[in-house]
Amino acid sequence: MKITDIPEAEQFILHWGEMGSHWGVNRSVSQVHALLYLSDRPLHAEEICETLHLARSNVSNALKELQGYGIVRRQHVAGDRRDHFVADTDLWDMLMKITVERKKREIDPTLIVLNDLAAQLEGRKDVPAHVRERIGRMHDFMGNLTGWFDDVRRLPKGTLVALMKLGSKVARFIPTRNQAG
Amino acid sequence: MKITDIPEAEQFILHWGEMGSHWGVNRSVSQVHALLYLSDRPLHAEEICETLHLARSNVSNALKELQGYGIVRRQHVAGDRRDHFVADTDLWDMLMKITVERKKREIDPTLIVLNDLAAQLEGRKDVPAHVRERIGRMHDFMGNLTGWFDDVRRLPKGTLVALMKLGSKVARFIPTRNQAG
DNA sequence: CTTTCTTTTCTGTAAAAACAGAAATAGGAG
DNA sequence: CTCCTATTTCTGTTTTTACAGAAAAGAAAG
Repeated sequence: MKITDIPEAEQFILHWGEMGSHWGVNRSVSQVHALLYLSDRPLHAEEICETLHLARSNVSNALKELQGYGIVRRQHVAGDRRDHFVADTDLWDMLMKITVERKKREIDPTLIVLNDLAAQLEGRKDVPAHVRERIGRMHDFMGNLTGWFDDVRRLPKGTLVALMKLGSKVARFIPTRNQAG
Repeated sequence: MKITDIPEAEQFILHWGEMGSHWGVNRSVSQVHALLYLSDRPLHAEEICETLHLARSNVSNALKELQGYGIVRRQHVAGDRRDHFVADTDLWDMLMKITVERKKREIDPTLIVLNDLAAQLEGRKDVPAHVRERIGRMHDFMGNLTGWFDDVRRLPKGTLVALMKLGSKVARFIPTRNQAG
């Protein structure tokens, strides 16, 4: 019995695929991910093909991508030569892995470019000051954000969850004037 | 003199366009945004076309999109009938507006779907427990995250910046065992 | 080593998205 | 109201991306 026989499960998978594509993730990749997330047992590639009506090659690439993100892993099933796959079910871990990987792929290269540009523009009288200033400001801003993220994400999961529960109340600990709450 | 005559500015704009497309934002849209971000004066559509070598229609749609995000606004220039446009230069504001808008477009609809699915699956004996449980868990997780975001983003900018500077040190205020840092 | 099964890579096709140019609409100025 | 200019919408083309099927490569079993 396929999991897509459950209409709600199928709808979940289809929606996940759509959502992925809005965030620059291949639809097949997100669908395979959703399927594995809903499955309580390891699935082999052929099974995924049949369930999602995708070509074998497509599934192969999707699985490679998901393993690249670290949110899907191969798992051996006794007495079966084929590779089987399972997904993270801890959503917090999953989000962290996706975020870290996307940062690595898309933010870090941008930081390098911005760094280079800022260096090239250093002290250049032939370039309008506001151009230098704005590129520099973007560089600083993204550097600060990612630095913050790299710092905070190393906190134990329990601490992060506790901080989330606190919400805007964390502001209480900021010793500043101009405080709203 | 066009801003793209400065090679560094042009590289910034081109890279911004590429980055956007990796995050599901039309390349032209991000390029127009980058150009306006670097400009110290309002630009009209025709000027943007010439600078970025884009068709007028394309620029028109890009500007509409950027105004939809709230990060670009029309600005009247005395003695000129044409619309002129400027972009936010405060990067924090900009990030917040983009995040809020993307949440509205892509996360909120997902929450609605997950909510519906969770409701439909309520007490359904014909659906495996783990399917119900995992869809429900995804729903809760995304609800918690977005709830946290909606809460925190209302804090004054200064407070948020102070919290960022604090980084993982905020964990000090969490009264839990198992604390690292 | 050979056979058989599994997975990956490659290549062409199909689908989707981006884009340009033309046509239509809107909106001031006279 | 009419003209003129600016803007948007519409339609067809181009480009990009996703995808399928075939061929190749890899890997365990005999």
